[in-house]
Amino acid sequence: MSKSPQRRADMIAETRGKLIAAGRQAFATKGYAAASMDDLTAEAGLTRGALYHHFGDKKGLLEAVIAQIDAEMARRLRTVIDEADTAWDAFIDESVAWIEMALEPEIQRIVLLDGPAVLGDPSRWASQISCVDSTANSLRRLIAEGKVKPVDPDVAARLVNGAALSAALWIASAEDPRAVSAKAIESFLALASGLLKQA
Amino acid sequence: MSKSPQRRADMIAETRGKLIAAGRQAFATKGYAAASMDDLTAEAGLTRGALYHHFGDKKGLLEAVIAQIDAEMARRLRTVIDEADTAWDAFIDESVAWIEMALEPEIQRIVLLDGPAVLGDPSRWASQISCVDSTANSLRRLIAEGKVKPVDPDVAARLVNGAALSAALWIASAEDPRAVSAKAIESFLALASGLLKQA
DNA sequence: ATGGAGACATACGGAACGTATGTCAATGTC
DNA sequence: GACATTGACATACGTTCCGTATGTCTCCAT
Repeated sequence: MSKSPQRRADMIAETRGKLIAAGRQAFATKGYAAASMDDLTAEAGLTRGALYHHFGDKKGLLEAVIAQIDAEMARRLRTVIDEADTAWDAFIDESVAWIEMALEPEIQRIVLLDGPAVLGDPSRWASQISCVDSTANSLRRLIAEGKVKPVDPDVAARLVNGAALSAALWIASAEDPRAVSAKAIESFLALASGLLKQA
Repeated sequence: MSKSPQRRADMIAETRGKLIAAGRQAFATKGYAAASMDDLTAEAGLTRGALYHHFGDKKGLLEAVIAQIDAEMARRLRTVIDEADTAWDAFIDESVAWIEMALEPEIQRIVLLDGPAVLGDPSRWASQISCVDSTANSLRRLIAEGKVKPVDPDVAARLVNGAALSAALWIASAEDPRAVSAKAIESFLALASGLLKQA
């Protein structure tokens, strides 16, 4: 009994989805290096054959997982931006939201720690870590409005994200994350104000 | 024929030194994961037995390598600080020097990419990544002098270093590192000025 | 001189990755 | 409607590599 082409495509997508989900789970909990492909494929009810067929190798699966997480992050950041009143507020709110997202173990472990170590610098990734892009866009608008010093928006966005990442790592390993988080955001706001034309 | 105790201690230190040097070389060129302990110990004219005896495991060797690099970085940063005229200059010069050091492939690969992925957040490292400490000290002095906003110096130092790291990664993967480097430092100075009480 | 500890080398087991090969269903072709 | 082909997986295999367990030899203490 044959299935419709559409149904078949769905099954393939489902297989890919299950592998990505299993990989995401394994990478998040054990870390990339310690995650066994035999284990995670079995978790998805498949074998390594399926994984190598769809993703080429272990790094390929990591790329796919990161692309998925990155898309989710971009969507969440988008809503934060849309709700802000001014362009500056959007920039700040987005950055703070980014710090908070970087506290989530899954994002921290996979995207922020293992990702760069295994795949190299994020700016070279296929899934062009879209969060930095949106920060850069916010900055571009602010520079056009004359509120922010005429710096290179892409570079500045990277710096801002780097600072936020560092803050997140610090917070995550702190005794009292909530208390440290407040201090980190305070420092971050001070730093960010340096981009303004007048303080 | 017996050797003096001093001579013996020297030989042990030499063995450790050769292993650290070989590990440093291998980690820098191949990355931590791809570096084979059989290969790098053979490169040092030894076997894995020596390595496990002195460093416990592969992570132990990485820690030792990072500690060595970190010490070198701290020494280099110290001279930069000592040559600065004001406390603010010291802070800025040190940060710029840090960005430039983060461009060196060895430092970038071992300390900035593999280190956090394998050993976790640097603030938890045994060798307490001393660069951040000295940045924090600079900030502490500046806050005491009233030049810098009363933020938490440790957190702010982390943010600043994170921004610098991100800049370095960006620069390193750029087409024209020298040109991008200038832009990055410009943006960095803008950001850092946000810490000043009056801009 | 003799027992013990430290500094290494060697041998072994096991896990994990990537590849090569096989199977089965679906699709296109004559 | 038979048949070759392609894609989606599963299975089997070889290799690499890590960590440990064991052995040896030198040096020091008593």
